[in-house]
Amino acid sequence: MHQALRAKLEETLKISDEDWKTFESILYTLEVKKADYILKTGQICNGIYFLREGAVRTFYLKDGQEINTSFNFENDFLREIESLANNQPSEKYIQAIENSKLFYIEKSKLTNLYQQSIFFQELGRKILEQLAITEQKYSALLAANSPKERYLHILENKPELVHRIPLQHLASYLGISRESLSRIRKRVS
Amino acid sequence: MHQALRAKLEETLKISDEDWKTFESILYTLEVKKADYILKTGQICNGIYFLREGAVRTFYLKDGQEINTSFNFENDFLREIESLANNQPSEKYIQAIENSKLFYIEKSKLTNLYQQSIFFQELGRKILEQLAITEQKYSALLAANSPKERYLHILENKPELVHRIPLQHLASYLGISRESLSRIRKRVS
DNA sequence: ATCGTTTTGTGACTTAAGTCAAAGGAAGGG
DNA sequence: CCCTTCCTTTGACTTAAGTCACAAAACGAT
Repeated sequence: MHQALRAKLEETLKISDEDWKTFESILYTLEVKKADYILKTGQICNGIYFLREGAVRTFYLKDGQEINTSFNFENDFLREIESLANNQPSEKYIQAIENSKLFYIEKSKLTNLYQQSIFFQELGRKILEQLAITEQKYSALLAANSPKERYLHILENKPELVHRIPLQHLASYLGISRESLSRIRKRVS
Repeated sequence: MHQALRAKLEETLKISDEDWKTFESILYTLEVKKADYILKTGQICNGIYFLREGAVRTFYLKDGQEINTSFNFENDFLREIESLANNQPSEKYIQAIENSKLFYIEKSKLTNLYQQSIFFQELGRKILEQLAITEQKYSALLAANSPKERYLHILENKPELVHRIPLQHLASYLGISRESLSRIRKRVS
């Protein structure tokens, strides 16, 4: 039943049956409906999620405007890293864009794993490396490209975003106004 | 002599005298002159650096244009994370902006530390958490602000960038053309 | 100091994207 | 199936920033 998660972990590091059993034992399951919040501003993010099915977005408010900072789909890990790592209230919301099924891994249990075994430490470290790389690529996209180029880049490299994420949300993610993105999309097609 | 580095590590996690001795023993020292390269495109980043003195920039070429992705100063760690983590040729250059003194920590030695002790694993993980957070803040700056706002934000929050980094380099970091940043700066002052 | 190189500033012009406002369309609930 | 709500599109207008070309200033080495 949790095979997809195991496969995901093993993209990073081969896991023994024993470690896997330990890991499996700390998973909680939860389901949320479209538009439900998984995390809200002010809450402390107390664990990480693994998205089994569905899609979610992470956003914050700037002058009353929603700014989307990431989108996640099936088989993604997800967390509000700043809140989680620094134990501070989240400035961001995590909201389901589609009905979604998740695993939840509580921070204290994760910490236990880290204490118990160097394997989990290494796994955690490597997953964070990839997160940092992902974030770097995202900044590079924003810093070095025009709005139109950004859209084309996403269309080429992350078409799922274009197909599953409402235009208005994609717009703020790409640092473009709704209206402009709508026009760019039209011009391009 | 290495007190600044120890202090830096201890911002993250208290280190025992014994662990510190181990850590100290794997440090190499190097010095580079302004304009020297610490890493070039095509090379594999084979370790991490700790910048004791000076300033460096990380950039890549896009259509012959230099795009700066980060700046580092004394007491910063620095590495090309994508190359380091994935063992692939770097797409980026790391170049000294000022004469600089560094420690170099070779990847294989770092890996040894990780194998030996859960402490170093945890330290590594926490440093990566902060890297990911830094990268997120940088993307947020780019995605949700106008060029002028970006400049003002940096002026307010990272004035050292404005004072120590040539305008042309800062411009690409902020996703602005040289000329526009020059005019923004004039308007603002 | 002086020359050469690099960096920054200015001018003139173009244009893509932002803004505001309103209208169409799509989707979901009852 | 209708109605409401949400999302996307379009129009008209404004403007900040990009681009190109060149001048001025700062910097470094000899």
